[in-house]
Amino acid sequence: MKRKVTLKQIAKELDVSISTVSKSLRDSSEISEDTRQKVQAFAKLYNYKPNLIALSLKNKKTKTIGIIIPEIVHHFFATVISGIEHVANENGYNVIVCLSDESFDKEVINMEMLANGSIDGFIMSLSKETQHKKDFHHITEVINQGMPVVMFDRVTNDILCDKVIIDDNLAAFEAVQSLIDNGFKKIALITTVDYVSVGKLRTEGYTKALHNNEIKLDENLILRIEDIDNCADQIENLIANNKVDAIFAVNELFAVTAIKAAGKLGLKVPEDIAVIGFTDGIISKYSSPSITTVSQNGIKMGAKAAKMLIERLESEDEEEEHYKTEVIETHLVVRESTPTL
Amino acid sequence: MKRKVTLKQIAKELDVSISTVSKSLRDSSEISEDTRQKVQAFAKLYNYKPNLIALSLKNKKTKTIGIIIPEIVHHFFATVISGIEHVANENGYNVIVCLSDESFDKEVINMEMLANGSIDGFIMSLSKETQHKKDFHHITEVINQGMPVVMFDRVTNDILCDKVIIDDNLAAFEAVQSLIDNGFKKIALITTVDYVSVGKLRTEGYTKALHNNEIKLDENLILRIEDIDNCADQIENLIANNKVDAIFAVNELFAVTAIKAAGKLGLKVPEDIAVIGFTDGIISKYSSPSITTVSQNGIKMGAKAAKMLIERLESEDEEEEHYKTEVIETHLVVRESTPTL
DNA sequence: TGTCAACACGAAAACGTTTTCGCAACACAA
DNA sequence: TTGTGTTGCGAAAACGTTTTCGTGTTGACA
Repeated sequence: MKRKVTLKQIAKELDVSISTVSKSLRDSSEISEDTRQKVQAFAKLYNYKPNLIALSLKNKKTKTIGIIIPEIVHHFFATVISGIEHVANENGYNVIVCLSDESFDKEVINMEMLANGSIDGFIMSLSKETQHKKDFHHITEVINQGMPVVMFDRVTNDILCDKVIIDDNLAAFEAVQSLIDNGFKKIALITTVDYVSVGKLRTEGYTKALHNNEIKLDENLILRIEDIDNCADQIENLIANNKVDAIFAVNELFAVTAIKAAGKLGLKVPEDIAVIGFTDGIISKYSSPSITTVSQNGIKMGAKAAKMLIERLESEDEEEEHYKTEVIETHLVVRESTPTL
Repeated sequence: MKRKVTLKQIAKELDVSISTVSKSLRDSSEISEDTRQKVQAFAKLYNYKPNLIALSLKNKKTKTIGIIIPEIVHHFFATVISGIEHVANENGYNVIVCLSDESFDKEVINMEMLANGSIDGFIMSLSKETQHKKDFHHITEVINQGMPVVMFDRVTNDILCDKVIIDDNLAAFEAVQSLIDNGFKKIALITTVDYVSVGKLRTEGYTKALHNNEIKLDENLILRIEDIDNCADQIENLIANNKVDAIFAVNELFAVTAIKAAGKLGLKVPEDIAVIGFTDGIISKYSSPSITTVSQNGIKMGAKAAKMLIERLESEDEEEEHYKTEVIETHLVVRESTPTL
């Protein structure tokens, strides 16, 4: 077992000072050609690599990005991480991932932990509980310390920082509009409880589409789901008790569950009932029938967020405090769960 | 913007030495009650938190675990991370995630990067390319430096270290045996190319089951897929050209693709053709019909791997070099793609 | 009054870097 | 011989901690 070699050891071995070794390795002009080559050869032989922790301490830069998300077992978030990681890596950054498990407390603890020197900046998406409580002190605190934060997807207007989102409202509007354009009249909505920011916005898009087309909003056709694990029965009831001809679901899971429920009730998709989901993940692609859905490119969101963060980290003039909100475009991926439009 | 406060600043402000501040905060008995309270009050007021980078440098421990996996957009790996993260967090560790993208070079670069002080130990799963090349020098090097490594799922016998796996061979055997027990005779296998360790083992399990039941191995019924993105046609051909009555697939994607292909050919699952997959992920659960599959508990694997790593990190007597290989149990999750067994 | 502990605190080293500054040695010109 | 400039290197500070050891002040006791 040969431990990592340090400058000090090289210096001792070569009988020169630490400074000389350091300068030699960094090709400083202060050092004679002779010494430089000697040191570099020795360093190479012993596979010297500078200790990154020591560098972090000295430079007050860790070259590490902290990611805080509610869940990783979630295709969308996984794609976002993938996007972040890629851009980060290209720029010499690592990513450290923390999961809030949708819990406010875990979110706070993780942020405080990472904020104590481990990272240069945050990329995050709010936990449900945080959105519910509307308590963002942990985030403002971090920002006040001069650490940049980029929020994505689940964001809040209460915090001033860079953001990457999609236009949830518009995307939902367009999806529902496309249903209306195809002659559907009784369109049900399966959505989340309102405090989830994106759920709320998508609901608004749905409402707007109906309103624009002078279709009366029927509260019976709107299902707000709190507990995603036991939504199957509720969805089945919705379909059984109302003669709906189409369903707009605010995520994949609701959509696929709706399709299963329809099948159970003897209804065919898309012939008897059309379904549009949200988020173009694994499920939509491989479900039978495959699901028409609003694609929300996680890779792009992650990549954009990482770019914004790194730019801010590497811009000298720190005080430019001009926060941007980037909107990633979405589009409808038409598959088998809707009639060919 | 108020930057983080340091011991030095507190010391200056209170007109005592840095040592006194440090000791006060750590409740040293060397310090008088008076001073201690004064310092602690001040520290609390300014929300002092020790700088973790400085601690890492001093203690030569980062309390961080490095994870290197081929892909994150992969339900199984995501669940493993989730399992690792949970255990890590409970023990005061963070996780830093790097993706190899199935590339040998990226795997090497990431490992070397993290090995330079950023982490205390690795949890990793080999990239396809690494398995193909059988070049593990980067891993032995890290181990030789005294940094513990735990490998999971895609492991190799060429490296001595702790491992967490499932018994791929046995699990595949049992799955195929259950098909045979139910009267299926022409059982096709959809697998990966052989250098993927788990694919190879699962293939062996399939072979063994046939052999044990004196069913002749028909090479026409075995499909080895290299490029997962364009496997649909190959699978369709397999089914069209051979009168198979069941399919064993070594992952979810192959399984669901097989079901879709069967449907295209007018065959019903499970009536005309039964399908068993591997890995109990999102697809198996939500596909129609849902897929009978070998469950491989990623959360448990991750949790176990993290436990093993942390134990090794925190055991004083470093030299115990007694490496263990833990086998996580699997079981068959019976769903709709097989007749009720 | 002199001795000795106990107490309370500070100085300094250490972790591994980078960088600024100072200095010795030497060459060269005046 | 003196002054000036260059070359090549080392000492030391700095980043923020923890910890060991040294030391000055007190109080008790003989």
